[in-house]
Amino acid sequence: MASQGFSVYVGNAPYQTSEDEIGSFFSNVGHVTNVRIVCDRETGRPRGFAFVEFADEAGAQRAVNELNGADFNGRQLRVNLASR
DNA sequence: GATGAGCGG
Repeated sequence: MASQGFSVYVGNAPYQTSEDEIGSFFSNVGHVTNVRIVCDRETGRPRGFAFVEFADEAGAQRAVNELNGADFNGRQLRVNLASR
């Protein structure tokens, strides 16, 4: 089961991080097609996590295997397969 | 001018 797409959940990221920074960081393990930082719709504040979309599933899983727990801007990055 | 949950429209 688990028909998860090529989206990867990125958590524990610094609030001052931009999509370009994340895209460049995840582009090292695969081809990033889109990067989306999740913000609260009601308050407009960043929730502290983002989503990275890959062109291939291999890149997504590679990101989880390589960038999960990696040090990003002084914070340990959390990478996992997205549920959506 | 400020936050820490963790899955977005």
